[in-house]
Amino acid sequence: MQISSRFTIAVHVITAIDYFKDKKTVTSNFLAGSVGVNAVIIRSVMSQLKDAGIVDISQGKSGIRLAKKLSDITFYDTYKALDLLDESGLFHFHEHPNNNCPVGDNIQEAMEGRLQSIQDAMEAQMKKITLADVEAEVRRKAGRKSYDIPA
Amino acid sequence: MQISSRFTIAVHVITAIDYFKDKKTVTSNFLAGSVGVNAVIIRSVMSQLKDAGIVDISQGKSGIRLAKKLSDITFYDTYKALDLLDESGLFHFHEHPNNNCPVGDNIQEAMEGRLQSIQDAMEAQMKKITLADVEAEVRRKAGRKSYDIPA
DNA sequence: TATCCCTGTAAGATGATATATTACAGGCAG
DNA sequence: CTGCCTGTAATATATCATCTTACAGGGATA
Repeated sequence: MQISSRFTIAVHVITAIDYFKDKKTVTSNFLAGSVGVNAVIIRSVMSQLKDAGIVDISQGKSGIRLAKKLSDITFYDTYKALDLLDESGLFHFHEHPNNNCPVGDNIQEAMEGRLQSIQDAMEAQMKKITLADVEAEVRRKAGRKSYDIPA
Repeated sequence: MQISSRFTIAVHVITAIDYFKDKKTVTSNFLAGSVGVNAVIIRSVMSQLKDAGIVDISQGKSGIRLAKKLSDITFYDTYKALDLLDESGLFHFHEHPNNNCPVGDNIQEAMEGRLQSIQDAMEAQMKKITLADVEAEVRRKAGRKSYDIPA
């Protein structure tokens, strides 16, 4: 099991929107070309990012813009925007423990808080990382080469 | 996406092996009844726990025993034993970023260490929780009721 | 205002993965 | 030696992620 690539796609897209904001009109087709997935996937991700107040999208020819500064967007914001976890949390519990057994009847409650603490630890670390951190590293690395799609 | 129920099944099983060790012969069929899944799933999980040195299994009629003290088995040990993550890690990266784009060419490297730090945070918390913690809570809760399968 | 590009979204195909289930060979305890 | 138990293969099923095509509708620009 892995966290869906929609998450890394979203990080890529947000970074690219900022990276190209003064050079190109950023559309879902352009982003699809950079990310290497179908434009429909990009639009679906963008729609969730819009609902979360991370990007501004207008129809017509104006392109996509960020609704916040990169330094105000964390990995956690992005991951929450995509709604990758339902309310049942990070861990999938087996569904039919036997309530006539003292272990089966109590194991779920005994694990719940502990599993939540693991998820909390993961999310706390996600809150520490901003998209500005990522873009800074991309610019640093990209500066050493030249590309068909210039910055 | 969620972490496979094999993990919570494994925690349940380890707890039950200890809980019933002096009262019953613990077999995969007995455990399947407590967990509420097919005995083949239990055997498959047990096989991985055996390889990891967490349980001892002998064929014939002797039943399954723990190879370590509960207080020496952490959530992390259990999760690692099940091999739930391959070497590519917790996050699924989109597979075809465009290397002719300065963002696409560098985004993966720019994210890698940061994603790893999130996985590390999660695993660090998993190392803090032992199966003895879980069993103690199960015993505390189970003490207040009586069951068809007594302890 | 008209045009054209772009977004929003439905619908279906495909492939991967998790879980369930049956079946049976082989080993060990009693 | 016998019967219970484990180990494992093979298959079925369901769910989910991702890809792809198609098209309706909206707005920016001229």
